[in-house]
Amino acid sequence: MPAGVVKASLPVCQSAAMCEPEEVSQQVWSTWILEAIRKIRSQKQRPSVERICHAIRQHHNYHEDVVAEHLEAAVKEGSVLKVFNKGQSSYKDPGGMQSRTLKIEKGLDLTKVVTKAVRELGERDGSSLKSIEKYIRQSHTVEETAENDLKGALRMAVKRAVSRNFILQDGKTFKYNYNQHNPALRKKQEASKRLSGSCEDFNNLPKCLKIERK
DNA sequence: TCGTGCGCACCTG
DNA sequence: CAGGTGCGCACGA
Repeated sequence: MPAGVVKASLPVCQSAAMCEPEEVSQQVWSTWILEAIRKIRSQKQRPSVERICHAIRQHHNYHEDVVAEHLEAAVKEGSVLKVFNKGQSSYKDPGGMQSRTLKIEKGLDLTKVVTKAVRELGERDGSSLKSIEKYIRQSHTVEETAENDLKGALRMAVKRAVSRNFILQDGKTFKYNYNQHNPALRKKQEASKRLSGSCEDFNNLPKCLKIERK
C-alpha cells in the first residue's frame, strides 16, 4: 500500500486546453473512463489498465497513477465493472448490460449466475459471498422482495454450485473450478457419459471446414 | 512510432 | 448457433 496520497501529482498545465479548471469529480472521471473503454472496445482491444490510462492521457494531462487510482475508485463505486477474462483483467461499462433483469423468485436457480460471477471476478484468494453479491448487483438489475432477496438466493445457489463442482469452496470464499469447466475435459466427460467412446477421432477433426467468404 | 482498424479464433449461453 | 471478446497484424499519418 503506497501511502503518500498527498504527493505532487498535479497536472503539468502547459496548455490551457489540456487542463480542466474545474474540480474533476469522481463522476467526471467515471465518464472519462467509460469513454475510454468504449473507444478501446471499438478498436477490438482489451480495456486494460494500461490502455485506459493511455486513452485518457490523450485528452487529459494526468499521471498514469492518478488515472489508475480513479479507475480503482470507479470500480469500487460501481460505475465501472472490473472483470477477469482470458487470464487478465478487463473493464467494462455496467450500463451496457444492466438491462439484464434478475427477478428473484422462489424457485429461481442462480447456480449459473453465481458460477459466472466467480469466474469473472477472478479473485486470486477467492470471492466472498459479499463480493459476489456486489458483482451481480452491478451487472444486473435485481428485482427482489423481502421474502426472496438476492442474498438468500445466493446462499442457496453457492451451495448448489459447490456441490455440483462448478465452484470450489475455500473457507469463506469461492473459486471458479477450471477443471470442471475446461472445454476439453468437459467434452470428454460428456462423451464418456453418453456414448462409450470410439468417437474420439470424431472430436479430433482439424479445421478443414474453412469456408471461402467474400 | 503511434493511433486505429479489423479478420478471425475462442468462449459462453 | 449467435453474440461478445481480444490477439496479432496491417495500414496510414
